[in-house]
Amino acid sequence: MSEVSCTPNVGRPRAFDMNTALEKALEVFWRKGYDGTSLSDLTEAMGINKPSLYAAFGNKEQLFLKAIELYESRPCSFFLPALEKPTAYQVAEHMLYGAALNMADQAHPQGCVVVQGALSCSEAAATVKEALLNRRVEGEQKLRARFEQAKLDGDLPASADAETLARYLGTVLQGMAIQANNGATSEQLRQVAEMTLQAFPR
Amino acid sequence: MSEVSCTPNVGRPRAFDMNTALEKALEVFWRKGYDGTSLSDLTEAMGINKPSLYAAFGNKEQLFLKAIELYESRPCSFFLPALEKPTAYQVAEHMLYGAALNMADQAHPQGCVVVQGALSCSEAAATVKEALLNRRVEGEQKLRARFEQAKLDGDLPASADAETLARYLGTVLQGMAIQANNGATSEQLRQVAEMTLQAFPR
DNA sequence: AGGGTTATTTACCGTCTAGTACAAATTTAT
DNA sequence: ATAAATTTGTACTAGACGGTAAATAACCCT
Repeated sequence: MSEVSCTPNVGRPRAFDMNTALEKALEVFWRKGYDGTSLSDLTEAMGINKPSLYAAFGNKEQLFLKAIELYESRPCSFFLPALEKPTAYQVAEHMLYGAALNMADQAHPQGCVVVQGALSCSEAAATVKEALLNRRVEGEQKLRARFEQAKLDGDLPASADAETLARYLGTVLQGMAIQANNGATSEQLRQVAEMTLQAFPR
Repeated sequence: MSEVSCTPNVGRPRAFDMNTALEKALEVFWRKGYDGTSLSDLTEAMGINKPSLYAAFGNKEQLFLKAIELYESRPCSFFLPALEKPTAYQVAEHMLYGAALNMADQAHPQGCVVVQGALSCSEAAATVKEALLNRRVEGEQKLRARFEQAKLDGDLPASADAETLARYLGTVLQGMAIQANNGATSEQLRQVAEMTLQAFPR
């Protein structure tokens, strides 16, 4: 049988932890964007040399994509948990308040790497730009599907437009990412969340 | 008396129009961001060589800042005109509908260069990043001042929170820039504008 | 102890980057 | 005509970029 472990038991063991190195890479990409991040930035932050980076993660592009995967699977991620709230209103509520808390959190760079990692960028970043764009669009599609379900469940009126509700919420969430970059605090974003919810049917 | 014209009447005349060249530069920066734009990208789009660019605009950073000035003074700019509408609600209305039309306009890159020109970027872009951040914050301050005035005018209730209203509007406007990058149409953004206005006191 | 395997280090590659020196070209003023 | 002023095109610089070759080091298994 073939062994599928990612840490083989032969050869010299890796001197660094891949996950913490990936966290460091994520932080740099988050702060500087894909184009603005150099390999020197990465190796310095990750505490490894270039050949180690390439052996472990492929290249800059693949490293970025893996960092984004990590980002979305982190325990402090709020998007997927919010989707599971029992009513559409509670989904919106948890998503907005979660974003308010998370995006201005000083424990990491402000905003959202999926929004600001490769928004306007060089041709060299085309692949990662598209990957991020897809994530944003898919997030909104998940919101929409959740609101369609809410209409079936009866906690949204049958007249509600799930697609527009999802896009409205997506717009505010993405706008909050910019606000956090502008220096807005969690409390200020919470107030925006509150206003946003006033337009939301309950 | 000293002549202050920018086109001196001695020496070889400039073979290109500075304003149209600046428009071309703006378009590239808008599409690729500051870090993602190379001097080759610029000279190619502007149809001039590097020494001409440096002689006319200083360097990459100064060229970017001049392109942003041009951007904000363009006739299709909607921000300042909307501020002059007679009531707070009409200000919000014109700003949101103007943004919906403008940001998804296929006649130029999608979104807003003030939002996406240098959001996450290298240290080399620190100056332009800060310049854009200041413009975003100042825009919101202008909105806030306009809403304070509206409270005095009586077209906003005295209980209204001008700062939060301005931040809410700013958040949606900046979110619309991301939405336009996501491929949202003007019609879809118009629907978001409509929802946004439902939370706005009138 | 030795062979196989993998990671690490150092040094390097070609290409692209922002920015410039310089000479030729084109204008106005005398 | 000629001098002064300015732009233009060509060619160049020094350094940073993403990425890699090759030798050495550290581990497991027999």
